[in-house]
Amino acid sequence: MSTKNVSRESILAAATRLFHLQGYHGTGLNQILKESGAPKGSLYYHFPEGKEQLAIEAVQAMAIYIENDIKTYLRYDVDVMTAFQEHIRHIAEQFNNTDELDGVPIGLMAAETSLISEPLRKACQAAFEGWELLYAKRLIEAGYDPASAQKLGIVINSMIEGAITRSLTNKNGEPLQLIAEYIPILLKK
Amino acid sequence: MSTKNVSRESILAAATRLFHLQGYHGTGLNQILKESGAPKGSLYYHFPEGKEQLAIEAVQAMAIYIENDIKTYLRYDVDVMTAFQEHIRHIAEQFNNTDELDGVPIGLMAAETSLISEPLRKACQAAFEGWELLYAKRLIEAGYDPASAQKLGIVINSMIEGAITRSLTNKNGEPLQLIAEYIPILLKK
DNA sequence: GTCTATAGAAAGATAGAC
DNA sequence: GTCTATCTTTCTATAGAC
Repeated sequence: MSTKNVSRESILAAATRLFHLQGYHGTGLNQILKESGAPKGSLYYHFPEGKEQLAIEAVQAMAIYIENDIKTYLRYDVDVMTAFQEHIRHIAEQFNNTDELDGVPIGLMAAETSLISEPLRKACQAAFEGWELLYAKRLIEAGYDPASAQKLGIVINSMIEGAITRSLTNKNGEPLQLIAEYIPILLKK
Repeated sequence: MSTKNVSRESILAAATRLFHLQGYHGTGLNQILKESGAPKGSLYYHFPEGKEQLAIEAVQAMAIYIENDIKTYLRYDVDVMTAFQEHIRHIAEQFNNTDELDGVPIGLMAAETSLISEPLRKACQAAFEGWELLYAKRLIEAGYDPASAQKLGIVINSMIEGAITRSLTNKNGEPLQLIAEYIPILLKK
């Protein structure tokens, strides 16, 4: 069981990194196997439904990774505006050392696959909604009414995903820094 | 010359539509040719540098299409907040009749290609900056100082691109409607 | 259970007839 | 200039040895 998990986990780790950087269609199974060091046969043993199953699990893995990041930054013992700003600036930092991109969220996968695979679309939707729920909870805790907090969660998540695309295109984190700068205006009661 | 243009334009029109809906890697040249009705030979006659050149021209065509849409909605004779809201709600409408998606901006292409093709990345960057310039100009005309207007242009563009991804995932335009709802808060002086 | 070899389809690109 | 036929590579997926 331990060897099985090592092989499976290494394939999933490589898939998670590559899918989110290069996209679903831009990443070949051969590349995932080469990076993970596993042979092709074991991919279809561990992921019998092939590429689609691997992508769904990669989205779920990325969802948990980002959820932990959100929980780290949105602690209840810091000011809510500062917390959101530091969360966003933490994402922005990745775009300055442009080679070591990692943990880029699922926007690319979501846009690519929403029209072609219902299971993948639902996995992306669940990831987005999970993050938005964490945002909303933190806002409610800070005194916003639940209806507004839910809306703001979706708005903030959309802003972040869009600014990531914009930062990728600019090859720097400035768009994300700008989003962080305007958080206080958006959250002003 | 007229026949040449007809063939070239029909290939470019199909490429523009398909690239922006399905992405760069998700769209094959065969599919573009099938939809345009042109044979494969003429693609490489009109676009000697192949798929990359076709994608660059498709991004530029989409940039102009969106620019005209922005100019239509951001007229100087309507209130600036209302103008931005109607511009965004016009995009949102497309996501309600989910089958006739058309004119979805370049976010997917930008995220897919920024790391693999410098010419394509620059084409996407130029498109984004063109739209942001129009946003900023309209804000300056409405009395915002130029520095704030430029920043807001980038923030608004990022919000729209992110909300499009989010709307694609939800299969409805609600995230875009929410962005429109929060425009007055963002633009409050 | 793990891995190699390969099938079968589709990708982008090109050569050359007309 | 326009089009057809084909090349090479790469893709996902599978069969079967061990």
